[in-house]
Amino acid sequence: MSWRKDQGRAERGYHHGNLKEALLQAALDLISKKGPAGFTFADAARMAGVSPAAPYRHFRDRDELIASIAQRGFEQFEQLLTQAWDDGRPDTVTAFERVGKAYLAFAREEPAFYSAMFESGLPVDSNSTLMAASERAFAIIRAAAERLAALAPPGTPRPPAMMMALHIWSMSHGVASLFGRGDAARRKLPMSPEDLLEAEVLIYLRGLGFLTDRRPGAAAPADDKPAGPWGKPK
Amino acid sequence: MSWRKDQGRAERGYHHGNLKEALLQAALDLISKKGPAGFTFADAARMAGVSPAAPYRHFRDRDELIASIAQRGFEQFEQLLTQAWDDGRPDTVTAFERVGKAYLAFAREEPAFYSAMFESGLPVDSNSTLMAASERAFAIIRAAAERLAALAPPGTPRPPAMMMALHIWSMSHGVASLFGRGDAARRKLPMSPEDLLEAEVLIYLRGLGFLTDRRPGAAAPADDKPAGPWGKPK
DNA sequence: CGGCTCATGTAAAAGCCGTTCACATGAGCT
DNA sequence: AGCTCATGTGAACGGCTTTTACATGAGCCG
Repeated sequence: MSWRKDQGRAERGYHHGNLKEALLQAALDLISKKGPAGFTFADAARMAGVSPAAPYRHFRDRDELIASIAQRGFEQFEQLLTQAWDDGRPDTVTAFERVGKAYLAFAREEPAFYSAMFESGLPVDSNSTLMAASERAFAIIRAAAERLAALAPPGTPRPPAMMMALHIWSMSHGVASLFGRGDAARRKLPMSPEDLLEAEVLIYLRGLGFLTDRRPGAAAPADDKPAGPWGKPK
Repeated sequence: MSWRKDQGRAERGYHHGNLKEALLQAALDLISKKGPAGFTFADAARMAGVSPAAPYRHFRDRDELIASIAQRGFEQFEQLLTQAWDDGRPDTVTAFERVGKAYLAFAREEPAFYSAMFESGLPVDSNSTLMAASERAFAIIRAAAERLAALAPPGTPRPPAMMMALHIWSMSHGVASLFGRGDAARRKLPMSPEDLLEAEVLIYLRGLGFLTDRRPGAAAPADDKPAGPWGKPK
């Protein structure tokens, strides 16, 4: 993999042509390999085949590059969640669970994005467009919670959707950041992070009074002994 | 500008006397101010009034200093949780809630420790004594979960204590790291992180079948409409 | 086609940091 | 008193971030 711009096509001399994009891509590579702390501006420049000063034509400083990555991360995250939610199809609870899984999948498959978004230590509220992107992503969870809240069993108080959304988010982020990634902070778990989160969310939903038992033939779980949402640890 | 310890008291010459401790203290200060990434070895040395090379007599490198801080953090954390749990007094659920609050309090009041422990990006499993300290802290949560699981209402399946402990941990860590600290990643919340976590845990416990309504005169909540564990946002 | 301009690159340099090495100091023991 | 070893110093290397002055050449205008 030669970084040089002999990318199959014409030798591109003095000007790179698409340096900004190349830098973002390089940064993603580096962050996913060495964490957001280990990533260096100079390395990204080297990988893109330019001098260490070149990146400054495109980013005010190193933090702005990371912020750009976080920005993109939130956008992709929003897309992924939107897709997973699929407007609540085929049913609200199923879709909701799918969102949880998508959250974990994102954290695992895009560790660079995830750590830029949540673990880079950069002030989220400093950059207003970043903040907005983050809130658009959260809005998906919030909308899902809204739909779920509307399903509250009659006779029970309807839980505040915002609170539900925050709860779900904290569970997802907690599981993802403690147990989610390959080897960071790995502890021996009795189950996969996915199963852990699924059980957690199901128990939580049940605590709100939702009937979350969606197994075939479990239409009226009211009378039999409530089976736990945790299966046998597989 | 004399770097010497003209610290009010005796002129301490060539030898510092307690450099290791001074470095740890300085690092704590710096980390709490600028995050674990912003902290520099040289700064700590400067703050302790020694040359930049001196710290290497006490720590192999910068990472080892951070690991030492994380280690201490886990020890203090364990103490705090033990104290909060107080062996389940006056009753299991109350004590359990107190542990949750202690968790958040620690994250908020000792941000330097907390970020060294959970957000510094250092491999937890590289250092076995660090790993052990981390597990001793988790053991408190686990023990509390065990006691709670034993209280499962008769006739319901008893939830695995380990799973409960992991769930509680992920909720606490999620809330702490998303909403816990002063200005990092602050979002507008409808309630305090403490209340958010308390409601989350109570709903979760209810989902497991526990009667978590501990308000005076709420002895038999089985027949009245279940009041939500979320109060009015205060 | 010739020339202007400005975005985008480079080279060099300043200042910081982490880390190492040879050397200095002095605290504690014999 | 003298020895020794833990602990500190200073200088040096290489790398990173960031700034500055300068170079290049792509796109546009006449």
